[in-house]
Amino acid sequence: MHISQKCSVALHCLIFINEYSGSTNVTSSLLAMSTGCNPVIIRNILGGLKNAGIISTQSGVGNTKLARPPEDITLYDVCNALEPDGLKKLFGIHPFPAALCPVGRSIHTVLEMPYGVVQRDLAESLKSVRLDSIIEQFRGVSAQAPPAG
Amino acid sequence: MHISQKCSVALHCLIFINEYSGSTNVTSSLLAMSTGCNPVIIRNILGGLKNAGIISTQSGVGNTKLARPPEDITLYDVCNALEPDGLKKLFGIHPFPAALCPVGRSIHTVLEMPYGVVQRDLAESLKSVRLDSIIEQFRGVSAQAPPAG
DNA sequence: GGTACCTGTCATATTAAATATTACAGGAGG
DNA sequence: CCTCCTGTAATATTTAATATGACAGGTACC
Repeated sequence: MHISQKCSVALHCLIFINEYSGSTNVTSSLLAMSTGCNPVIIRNILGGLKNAGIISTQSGVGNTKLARPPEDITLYDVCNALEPDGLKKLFGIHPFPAALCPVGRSIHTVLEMPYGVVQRDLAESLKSVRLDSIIEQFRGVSAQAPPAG
Repeated sequence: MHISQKCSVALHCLIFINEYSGSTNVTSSLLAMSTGCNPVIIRNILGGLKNAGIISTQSGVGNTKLARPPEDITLYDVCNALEPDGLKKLFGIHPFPAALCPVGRSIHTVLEMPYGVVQRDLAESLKSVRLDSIIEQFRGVSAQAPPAG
């Protein structure tokens, strides 16, 4: 039971961009260092966020910024930017049930109902978490552990 | 974004057990054929369900049965039986953020809040789906596509 | 015009996780 | 004592996630 860590990296980047894009040229290699991920991974993630209208980047320059205020960015937006229709692929289903068995023949259809319920609930939950609250959280945690240690 | 297909296989098995344990000796190889999975995988899944008190099996015999009525078995119970604390590992987090960066230093702590919210909501959603409704669904689908069809 | 640094996107490792397979000890029952 | 079953371990194999190296093209600065 595991969702790729891209979502966490994306949130890390968004916090970083929000906090520092005013004072620094935020580039993919800077974010790569901060997250400990490969720059190519970062560029892919930023590409997804850019296509979704969450951030803006300037080709050849960097200058990455949020394209809209943090209160208009939800966890759902981020997940969807990284993997469109990702929720639909949430539950894996065994691909070769026996067609001769009544259960095997219908299992894929039967599971649409329960899994649909969970997918819709999960989407709602993701939509309820906004970036501004995560940033608030970050500032709170930062204040408790100041740079000078 | 993907959760292992064990959950789907487990539901398949539970439906099968509920429908046929009265008239047949339900064994792991029978379930393996029906699901198209390996018997060992089935035995592992059944083992988890048994430990969780969802089904009972008789060592050396088979005779697999539901240990409690379908309305007392939720999707949450099943997921938890297969992978205890699985929800806590739902979101992957990049393991090596830079300790020198304010964001990198605190990201793991910061993410506890948003991910906690989603984990709790997801748990509630999983608890809201009960096996009896899935069985009802199965019977409905089966009726539409009869064995002879 | 050249240099430096950036983005965006290939193609291709490498790593880690899920699933499958083989094997075998031990229970149950005819 | 033979057969079929469970439970579990050790080990492939497959598939997905992540990392890496490479390069074309944009921008800015000198």
